[in-house]
Amino acid sequence: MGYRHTKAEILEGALAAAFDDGVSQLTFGRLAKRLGISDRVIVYYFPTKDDLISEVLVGLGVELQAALAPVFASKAADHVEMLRVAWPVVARDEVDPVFALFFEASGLAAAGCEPYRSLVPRLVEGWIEWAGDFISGTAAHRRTEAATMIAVIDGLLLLRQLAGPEMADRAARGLGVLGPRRRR
Amino acid sequence: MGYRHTKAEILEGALAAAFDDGVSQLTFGRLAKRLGISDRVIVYYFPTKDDLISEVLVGLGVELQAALAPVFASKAADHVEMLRVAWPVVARDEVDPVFALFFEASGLAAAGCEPYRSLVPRLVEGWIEWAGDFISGTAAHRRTEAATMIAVIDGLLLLRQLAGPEMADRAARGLGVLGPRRRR
DNA sequence: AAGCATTTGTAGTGATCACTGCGAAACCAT
DNA sequence: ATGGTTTCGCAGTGATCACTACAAATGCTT
Repeated sequence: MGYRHTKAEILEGALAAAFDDGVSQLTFGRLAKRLGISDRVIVYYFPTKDDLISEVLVGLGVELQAALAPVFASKAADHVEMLRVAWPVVARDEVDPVFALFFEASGLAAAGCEPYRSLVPRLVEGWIEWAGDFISGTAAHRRTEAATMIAVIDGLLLLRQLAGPEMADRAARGLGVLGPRRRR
Repeated sequence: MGYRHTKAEILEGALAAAFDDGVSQLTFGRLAKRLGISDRVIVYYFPTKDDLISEVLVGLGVELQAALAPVFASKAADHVEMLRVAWPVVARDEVDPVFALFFEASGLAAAGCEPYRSLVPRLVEGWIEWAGDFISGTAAHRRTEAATMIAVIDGLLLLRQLAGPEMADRAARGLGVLGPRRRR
């Protein structure tokens, strides 16, 4: 019988636990109980809680970028064009939990709670840079348009979380993100 | 010497503590130490922690609506017109802490943490209804436009919290919220 | 198989969490 | 001033927090 617990396994379990209860409810004790192991094992791989949370959030972003990269394959002109292709991808029930965790982390960052305060702005900066690569134009233009797209997507997704998918879709249509008003 | 601690005083202290550390860091013990009283006094007025948090969030919204009502005095046609008047009011350093707390609560709500999960959607619904009263048109139109405005404002303010005011202003300009692109 | 680094369990650290029992102090009405 | 209600402090509840000391178990290398 080899070593039973790898870092990847524990991180996967931490992701699942975060989806269930939120990152802020992620504790060594709870995660250990969930995985049926001693919390000492978790601490061995993630010396501090900040390490655990950081890796959870970074892993979340990697997953999401992998899902979005295909639809961003061709260069867009501006944030409107990008929003039109991105919205159908992110506004789905299967994707919602990922953004729920991002909103949780973002809110805690805004409130000044560590480690989110130090971590999330760097992640967001990375997102802006990453999205800017799929936009054509000058560096400044790409950066601004990417940030604009992210702002609108975040706003719509937050509305989706708090007021439901129908309301979010209506707002998206009003912003010209969801295509022309279609008759039903 | 009369009773020294009123409910309003404690709530005010709770607000201040939340601004400093976030609602999620608000505890009976910390608030008591901050106010120099026994935590028993706080529990007397706010039997459970949920009560305390609820009142903090509700009070926050009342303050903000009072600040926004004057600029929304006249009926707007749609979310764009409303955004143009609202953005200069909310995108200020003095207002940021209020929204930081709302984002914190919203994120925790999205992550499924009580009492935020039960509380925040109701607050958001109230905001949509409240903002809709300043828009002309049919009930459905007002509701949709109000939700759209809130989504865009939230997205821009979240960007402001995480990427800084300059980036948020550039995004706002790109969305036509901050007036025509002005030469400098 | 021997030696050594890596991995894991048991048990426990002090701190803090939300919350309580109880009695005393402060206030009000009479 | 007396009785009753409201307000409040002291001390403590068990639970959980992040984290640690220590040693045994395990695996790799030789």
